[in-house]
Amino acid sequence: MGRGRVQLKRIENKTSQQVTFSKRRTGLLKKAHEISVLCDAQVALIMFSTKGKLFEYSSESSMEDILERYERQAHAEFASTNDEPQVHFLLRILCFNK
DNA sequence: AAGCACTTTCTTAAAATAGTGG
DNA sequence: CCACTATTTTAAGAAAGTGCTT
Repeated sequence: MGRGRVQLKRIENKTSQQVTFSKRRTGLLKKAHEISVLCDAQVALIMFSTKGKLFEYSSESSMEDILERYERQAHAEFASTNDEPQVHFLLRILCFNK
């Protein structure tokens, strides 16, 4: 966007990667909020920068409410199959560390 | 002062989306 | 539903700004 075609691949230049992360993160958080307001969607967004900094958005007052809901629902939905999604696994680690 | 790790600002083209009509 | 388009929004690129550390 903005100046020529851009393809989806890792940005090798460290500086422009950082700039892109900063700008896209802002847009992503804004979109998460917008869809939660417009469509009554319950939204949780978690991201980590390369340096390990946490960024999060939660449509509810507390992130834990949504994570709990995820825990219950995802567990129920994948109860039949034994392959637990990786995202689910990572969330368990997150909750444990809090 | 200088280096670093981000963030912001500006211009503007790409991408998303709200309407519209098959 | 899908396709087209008109309008709005996002973000690439370049440059400048902010704040923190040494």
